[in-house]
Amino acid sequence: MNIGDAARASGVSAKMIRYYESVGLIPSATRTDSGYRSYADADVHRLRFIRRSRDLGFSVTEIHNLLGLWRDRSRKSADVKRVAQQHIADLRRRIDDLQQMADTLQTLVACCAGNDRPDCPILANLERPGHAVTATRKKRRPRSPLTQR
Amino acid sequence: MNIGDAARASGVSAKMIRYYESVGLIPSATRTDSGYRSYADADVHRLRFIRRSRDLGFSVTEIHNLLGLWRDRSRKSADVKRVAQQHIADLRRRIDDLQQMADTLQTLVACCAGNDRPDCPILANLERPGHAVTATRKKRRPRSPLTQR
DNA sequence: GCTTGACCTTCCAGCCATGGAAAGGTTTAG
DNA sequence: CTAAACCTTTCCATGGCTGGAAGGTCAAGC
Repeated sequence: MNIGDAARASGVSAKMIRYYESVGLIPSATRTDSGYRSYADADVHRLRFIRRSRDLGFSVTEIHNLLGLWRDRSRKSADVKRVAQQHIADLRRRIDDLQQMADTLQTLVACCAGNDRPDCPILANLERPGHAVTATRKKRRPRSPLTQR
Repeated sequence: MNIGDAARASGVSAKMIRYYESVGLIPSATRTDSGYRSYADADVHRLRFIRRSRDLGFSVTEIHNLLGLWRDRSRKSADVKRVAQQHIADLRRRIDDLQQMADTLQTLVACCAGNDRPDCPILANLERPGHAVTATRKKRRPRSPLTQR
């Protein structure tokens, strides 16, 4: 199985497979006599694991840990859970940051006439951040349905 | 006013001021005889505008547009509003992506015993994405209080 | 004057995960 | 035999910074 086949089968581009190999996320592939990388089903399996992890936003470093736990038959599920929870916390921080930006901008947009006149509260706020809009204390977003326990 | 003073006064690091100059976001600063960059209050004012825009997540390209509108006394507020609205849409896309990751992970975490045993639904899902968890239809998050009109 | 330390200058490299292109070798079908 | 579809390595670019190295400038204190 050449790299292109492994790429199609796993959903990881050939480029990224080579990259993952170069940074040590996956072991060096065996080579044919002519130097082509050769892959087996187990390799594709691992690549799919990586792909799915990336889709869930894990960094290469985190995936490295996850792969270690995956391979370790005597792992403790608590270790996996901790990695996942830390990642969730990270995602939530990023969500909160973006949400605060969006909220502030939404407030400003709502105040902007959006017509042919030059007066614009959005520019005014960028120029000199107003107190009311900026200083809103950080409100917790309501938990989304899926995250409720 | 040297670059360090401008940095302190604006909240933009000296490094970034040079960077913004190099990419054409701000005009080249005037120089002293010895080659030091020299800044006036108007420059600091502009840097603060940039800082605030970055804090709201605008890209350098978008800030370039915003600065143009800011300078243009005959701008239409509708133009500013459109830029802001597009940016809000972008923020919301990113939030939704992250939120979906967090939701999926939260579901998995909730299913994981988190004990000394190796069985782990999180790893199981990474290995072979389960249908129930992955295929949840995209649910709209409720609007946060600030974004309600 | 001379030293010291806080400035300033430019240039270069790295981060992260990825895409692209160049320049060449290999394999396979027709 | 040839064409096209592979594969290989290497370098470059992205965005928005941060850091460092090597060197010039300036102000205060001796």
